[in-house]
Amino acid sequence: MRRIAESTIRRLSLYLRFLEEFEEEGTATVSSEELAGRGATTAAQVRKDLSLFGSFGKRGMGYRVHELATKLRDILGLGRTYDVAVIGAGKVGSALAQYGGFAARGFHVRWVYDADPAKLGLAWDGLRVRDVSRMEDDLHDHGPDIAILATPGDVAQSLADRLVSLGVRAILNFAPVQLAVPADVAVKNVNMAIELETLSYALRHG
Amino acid sequence: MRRIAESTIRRLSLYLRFLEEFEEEGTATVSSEELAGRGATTAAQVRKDLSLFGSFGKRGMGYRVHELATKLRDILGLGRTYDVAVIGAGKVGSALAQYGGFAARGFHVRWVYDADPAKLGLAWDGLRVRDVSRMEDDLHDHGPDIAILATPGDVAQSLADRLVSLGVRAILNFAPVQLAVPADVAVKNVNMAIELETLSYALRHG
DNA sequence: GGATGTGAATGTCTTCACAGCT
DNA sequence: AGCTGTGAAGACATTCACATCC
Repeated sequence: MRRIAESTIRRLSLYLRFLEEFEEEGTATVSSEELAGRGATTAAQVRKDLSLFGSFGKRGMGYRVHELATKLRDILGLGRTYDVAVIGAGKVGSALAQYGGFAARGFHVRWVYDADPAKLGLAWDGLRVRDVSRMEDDLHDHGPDIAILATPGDVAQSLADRLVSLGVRAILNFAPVQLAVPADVAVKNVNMAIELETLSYALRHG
Repeated sequence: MRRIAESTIRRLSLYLRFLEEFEEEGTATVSSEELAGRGATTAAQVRKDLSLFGSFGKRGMGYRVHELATKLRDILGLGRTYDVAVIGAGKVGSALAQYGGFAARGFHVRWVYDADPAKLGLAWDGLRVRDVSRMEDDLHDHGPDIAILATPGDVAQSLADRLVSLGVRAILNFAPVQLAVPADVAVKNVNMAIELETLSYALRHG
């Protein structure tokens, strides 16, 4: 299949959320128009996005809500669960580790690591903070599918290297550094400073 | 000035971070090549991005690090400070309110609000959690420049409406809903579920 | 000589508009 | 008649390549 733009994937993820809302409301079918109206896009965009993966609708009818949601979950790789490790038990790490919303979508935080002795053994919802120096021992057999890096910038690259060695192929990076990883490893950067600065730019101009 | 793409603004924000690193290292000038190398882009992209705002370099020399950093801060609207209110003192809200990195870049969290009586009065770094029902009274005179919405989805829209009424024109939205706001209000959505789902898509395909 | 600044070319994404199916 | 699916057009973003200036 042709390479799909990330913006498309992000919209699919949104559409899925809207479909789940429609499902709760008991709506059986939606048009591209209705789906677009709930989000911030156009009917043509919705149809084009979906058409990249197949023909899921019926002309004159629209899309069956439950069926399309199932298709989208499949496309997005949500037909399975993912084991997640959170590296760094600071404010961001602990907020993420405790956030229940992930598990609801199949992302299960199984491990939390930190280097600070004061943090080791702390337990959130039964999840103990483990010593990051033991990471290789712990994860040698069965490691996470996805790692969330929530550490200071100066140690992020070396931790990323270790995670990649352990077979991790997807990293959600909160550290404010550009990670260097092999081409087959996916990295998503989340950087609050950038988000705030797009807002300050908008306030100044716009 | 012509409308600038958001992707450009995000890169400028990155360049600024890299320039600050170069500054700490004592580097006086950088080429577009060096700046691109630190991030994940090309020299031509760096030059094009900067050229949208002016001519900041010297041919044969490159860019003076400190001077360019100053220009970028000006472009991004970082030549001033911003008063920030965090709405929602749950895990995300408290992590954000306590995060020191914002203040370093001029974003000062001055208020934290919540509706849960159990949370009121909690103090983080001298910042007391206030009753959201008092928000209008508190902020009537002098409100925040930027609001960070970190509440459950079902109350986010009504809070956004109240914030807009108070004059807020920039919202960083962590609630998993698409906010409807007037055209002159900037909204940036941050949604961890979407980030994780782009990773699960990458794991499945790519 | 060396690196910028920038039109032109290329590539990518979005919107349009309508044929085609239900 | 209604709404999808999709080529074609248009808008936008990135890359190229080189004249220009320090």
